[in-house]
Amino acid sequence: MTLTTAKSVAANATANTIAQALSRAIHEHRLAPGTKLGEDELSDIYGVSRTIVRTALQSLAHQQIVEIKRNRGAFVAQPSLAKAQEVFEVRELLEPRTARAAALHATPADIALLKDHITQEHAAMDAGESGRALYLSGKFHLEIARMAKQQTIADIINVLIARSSLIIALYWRRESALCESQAHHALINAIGDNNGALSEELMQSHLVDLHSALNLKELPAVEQDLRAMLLGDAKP
Amino acid sequence: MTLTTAKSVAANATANTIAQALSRAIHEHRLAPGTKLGEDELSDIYGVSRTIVRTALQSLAHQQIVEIKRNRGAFVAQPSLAKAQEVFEVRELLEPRTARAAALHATPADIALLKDHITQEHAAMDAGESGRALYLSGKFHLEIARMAKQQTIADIINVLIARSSLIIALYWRRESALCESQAHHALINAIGDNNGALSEELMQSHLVDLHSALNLKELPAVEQDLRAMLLGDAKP
DNA sequence: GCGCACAATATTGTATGCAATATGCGGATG
DNA sequence: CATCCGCATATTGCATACAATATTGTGCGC
Repeated sequence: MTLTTAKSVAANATANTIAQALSRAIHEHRLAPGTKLGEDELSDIYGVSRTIVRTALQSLAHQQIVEIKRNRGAFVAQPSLAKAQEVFEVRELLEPRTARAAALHATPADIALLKDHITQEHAAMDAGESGRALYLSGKFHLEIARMAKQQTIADIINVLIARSSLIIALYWRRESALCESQAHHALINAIGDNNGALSEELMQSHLVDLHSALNLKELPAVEQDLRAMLLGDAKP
Repeated sequence: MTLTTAKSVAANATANTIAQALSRAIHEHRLAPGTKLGEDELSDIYGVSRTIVRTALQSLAHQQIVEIKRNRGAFVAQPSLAKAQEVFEVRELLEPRTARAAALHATPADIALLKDHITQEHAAMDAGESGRALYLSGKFHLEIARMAKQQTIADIINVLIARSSLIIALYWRRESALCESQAHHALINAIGDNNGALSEELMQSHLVDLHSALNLKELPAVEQDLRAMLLGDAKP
């Protein structure tokens, strides 16, 4: 996987622009965990100096979706198994309550927005753009947090979603290829009915489903990243 | 309030060093909300280039304890009333469950550590170092999160504690000068007894107490910073 | 005396150059 | 032939110079 694109992009990119672009690329699994994000490479691509690129990378590092190793450079993060567990545990703690709050505050406009999200998600899926579908699926959760009028929680969930995308890239098991859009659909209905209790319950079970669709068996924690790399070739 | 110190500190400071130093100063209320953190000033103090200072400030900005205004500089953040509410609501959502988990994992060594924290806290209080006492009080909460073996939650709580310190600086009402160490003491006992349910309950009520000790009445949000500055001189 | 425009100053934003460090290759050596 | 050491190269870390922008002070006109 390489970062080099055919044409260099407009030079008006700011640090946030770049961070968002990278974040989205990671969300959509166009950048795999472990991919090196070279400063020169990125500054060439976006037509800015390394200074800007560095602040963008630092921003992503704070969200723990990029890991910066001193004198080595920046890499797309590879959350350990333990971190993966933790991320979903926190989400299971935060998001159900947030869904409840969202149900109480939801306006018809909000519901329309969520339905539009679902539509786009389906469209992306049908078009075979599974990365984009995953991205939209994350945005769906974020939108609910935003509706709950809890910016602080929304911020936290935002980074947890980003990390979840990495976790899915690393630990998703193909066997359980169940599409999750039914769950989202049911959630919309509950929120649209201002049914807080049901929304909370649905969100909870939705997250548990997701969590259990991950391949989180015990692996030796030491050098797990290396092992993860090797396991791919070891099966056949 | 000025940042200038008599002697410049050793030049071996790294970005993390500076970020931690500033974070702690904010924790301990030596740096008031709204204080400007000039890049040149800081680079003089710590004997490094502005580059290092900038990454430190960006790090703090990501934790929202510093606000960077474009072309204006970095300032110690001034959480709005709404944000203050939100921060404590999230803490009330996260920390009780975390205290429960901590109670299950707690070892005698952990308990000893917590008791030591309390001792230091009392000592600081008796010495009139209320800032340091507040800092230690925050560390106490963080230590519990660490004991729960949930690094992800601990990270989140860590920044929420930092923000809480700012909120206390802005919205604490003197009337309710109740010292909170009793609450901490009771918590230690519950955790030491591995009593998860009680720990959760105590943490919950402790946070509610804190929350209600804040002066969160409606204030004109516009130019609230300036108002806060002026109110200090208006009393006598 | 008051208000406004403009200039001077100070501070941040960005780019770039040099230094430090890790990596990979090639030759020497056992 | 394998291994180890040292050098060449590439990349990041840090500092500084220059550009852009906000703020403040001054003077002019009214």
